[in-house]
Amino acid sequence: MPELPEVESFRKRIDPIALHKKIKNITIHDDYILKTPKKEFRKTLIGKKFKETKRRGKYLFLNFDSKSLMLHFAMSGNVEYFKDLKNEPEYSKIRFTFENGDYFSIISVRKLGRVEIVNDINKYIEEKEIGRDALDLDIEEFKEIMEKKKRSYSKTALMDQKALSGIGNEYSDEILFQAKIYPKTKISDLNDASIENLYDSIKNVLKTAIEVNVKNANYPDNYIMPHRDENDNCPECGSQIKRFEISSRHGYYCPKCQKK
DNA sequence: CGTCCTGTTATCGG
DNA sequence: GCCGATAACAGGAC
Repeated sequence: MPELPEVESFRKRIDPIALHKKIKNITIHDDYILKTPKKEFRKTLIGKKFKETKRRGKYLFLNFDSKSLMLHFAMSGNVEYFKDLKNEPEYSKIRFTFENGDYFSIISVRKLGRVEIVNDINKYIEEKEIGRDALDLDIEEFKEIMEKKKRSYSKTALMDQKALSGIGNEYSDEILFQAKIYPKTKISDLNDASIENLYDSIKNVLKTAIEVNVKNANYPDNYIMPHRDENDNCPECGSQIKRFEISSRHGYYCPKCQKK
């Protein structure tokens, strides 16, 4: 589930918990998602302090020394902080103990996800071809990126992590709903005004979603996300929501508000 | 029991 | 090379 807004809210939660505290111990319950060898992982991190967090798309980096701990949550990841070992969450895969006795766990319900030590963030981003962060690009950069994706469906272009990173299945539905674009409209069929409108929707939806996540609040009333169901209705016009398939993933849209 | 869902990656055909 | 479709991965929720 974690897309850019969730990962950003993880980051905001991690900052006051995990930064500037000496790592006393690391307990690895399950190393399936750990891509750095266990021994090396513990040896590299124990005794260190995280000094800052950085995010690019759905990737989160906790920097220490000149290196980073990279977390990718895939579909079921989370992070949690606790003071009493009895409160260690279910599916905690890797647990950090800080010198002050606080704990911090990386949680993954399924075995999808990725945790590893990265020597050079920029090199990693290049190797993995992680696109520009969806919240960290200006309109001109966005237009250039969309020009390269012009033969794609709008929804597919938004979800292409190599084009721009951070947007997944659910938020792409919301962004297209707010922009009033039919998801299978090709990017090349959007005029300049529509592209600019799409850009504004990306920013607005992601920023709103970050606030919603951080405050644990509800989405605005005019959002389609809580209505992603064929038996539900459009919050704007009341039409029945439609479900469709795209690259073996399901999306939802309003057939009246998002015309072909 | 089967189906669904999520993100990424690989593979195939156009 | 780009694009879309599909499957694989995993397992909880229903």
